[in-house]
Amino acid sequence: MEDASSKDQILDAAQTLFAAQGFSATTIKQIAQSAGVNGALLYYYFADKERLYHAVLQRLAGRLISRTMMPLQADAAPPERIRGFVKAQVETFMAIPELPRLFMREMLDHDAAHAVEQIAHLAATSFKGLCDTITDGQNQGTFRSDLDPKFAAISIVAQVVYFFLARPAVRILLNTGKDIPQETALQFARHASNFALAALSTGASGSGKPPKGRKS
Amino acid sequence: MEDASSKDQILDAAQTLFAAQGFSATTIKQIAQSAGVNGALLYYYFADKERLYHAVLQRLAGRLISRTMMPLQADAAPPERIRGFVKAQVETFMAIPELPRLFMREMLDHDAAHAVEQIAHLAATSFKGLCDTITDGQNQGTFRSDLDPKFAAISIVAQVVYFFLARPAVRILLNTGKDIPQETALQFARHASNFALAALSTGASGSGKPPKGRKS
DNA sequence: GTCTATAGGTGGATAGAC
DNA sequence: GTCTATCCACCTATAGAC
Repeated sequence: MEDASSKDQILDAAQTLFAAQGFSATTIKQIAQSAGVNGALLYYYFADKERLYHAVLQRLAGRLISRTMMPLQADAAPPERIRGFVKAQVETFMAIPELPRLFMREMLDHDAAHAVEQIAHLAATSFKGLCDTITDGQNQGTFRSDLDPKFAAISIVAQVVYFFLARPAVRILLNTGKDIPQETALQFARHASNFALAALSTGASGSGKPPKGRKS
Repeated sequence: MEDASSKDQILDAAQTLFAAQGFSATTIKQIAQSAGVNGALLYYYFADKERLYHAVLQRLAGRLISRTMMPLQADAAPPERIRGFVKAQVETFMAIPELPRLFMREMLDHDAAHAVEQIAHLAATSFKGLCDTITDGQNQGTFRSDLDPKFAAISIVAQVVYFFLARPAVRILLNTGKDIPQETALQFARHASNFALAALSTGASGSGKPPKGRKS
C-alpha cells in the first residue's frame, strides 16, 4: 500500500486531480508531479491523456456498483432495503469523494461518452435494484402505488448526489464552516432515508416515521 | 433581439460554450467564432477570459433568483407554494438549460469561488423562502415537524437539479431516446412536487396525494 | 468598435539515452 | 521502466492599423 506501483500512483494522482479540476484543466505534468514520476512515464502506461482518464473512470465504476448493489440484494423488507441503499451511497461517497464528482463531470463535459457502458451497467444493476425494491413495496401495499418507481428512484438518488456535489452551496445554506462535518453528512443520510420513505409510504405502515424527533 | 450588440452576442456564445464544455475547455476563438466576431474583440469588452466567465455567471444568477422567488412570496398555503417553487425551478431550467450546468460546474471547478456572492444571495432569498415555507407548514400542522426544514429544502431542490444535470444517466434509466422529451420533464416536475409533499405531509391533509393515479 | 498580426507561454506527445 | 530533451500545436493576450 505504501509504495504502490508507478501505474497505480499515476492513476491515484489522476483521479484526485481530474475530480478536483476537470479533464482539460488538469495537465499531464501536474499528474506526473503529484504522482512523483516523470511526465513521459504516463505515456509508457497510457496511450494518451484521454485513455488515462478513461482508466480512472473505469476503476471507480466497479467500486460504486459493488457497494450499492449489496443492500438491495438482501431479502429484507423494502423500507429497510431503501435505507440500506441510501446508507451505502453515502458511505461510498464519503470514502471516495472523487466518485460523484468525476461522474457528474463526465456527464457535463462529454455527455457521459467515456462512461456509457458504466452508466448502463449501473442502470441495469443498482438502479434497477432500487426500482424493483420500490415496486415490491408497492405490490406489498407498504408503498403508495401512484408514484412512478423510476421517478421515485431518481428522487432518492438525487438527494444524496446533490448533497455531495453542491457542497459549496450546502455549506452556505447550512451555515457550516469551510468543511461540512462528517456528522452533518450522516445526519443528512438519515434525513434522506426518512424523506424518501415518508414520500413512498402509504401511511398505513410506520416505516416512514422515524422514532425520535430529531430537528436540525 | 435579432442583431444584439456584439457584447451581448459574446456573452450569449460564452454562456452556451462554457455550459457545454466548461471554462478551460472553451477557447476564446471558439467563443468569438460562435459570436461572429473577432477574437481580439473579447478583450475590448472584458479584461480577460475569467472576467467574461464571471460576467456570464452574474447575468444568470439574477434570472434564477427573480424566477424562483415569485411563487414563494405569494401568500398561498405552504403546499401550493412548494408546488409553485418546483414548477418555477423546472420552467427556469427548461428555458435556460445553461443555468444549472454552469453553476454546478462552478461548484466543481472552483468551489464556487466565482459565484460566492450569487450563491449567498440565492441562499438568502429563494432558499430561505423555501425553508420558511416548510416551517410555516410545520407550524400550521400541515407538514410533519420531525423533518429539518433546511434538509427538506435541499431534498426538494436536489430532485430537479439532478434530473436536469444527470441527463445522460436519466436518459438511460428511463429508456428515452437521445433527447428527453419535454413532456417527460414536465411529468417529472409533477412527480417531484408530489414526492416532496408526500414526504412533508402529516398525512392528515390531502395535499400530498395527487388526484389522479398517473404511473410512468 | 472591430480587425490583423503576432508575441509569449504552455500543454500534449515523441525520440532516444540509460 | 524511467528519465532528459525537445517538437509542434494551440491558446491567451497585446499592439496597433483602420
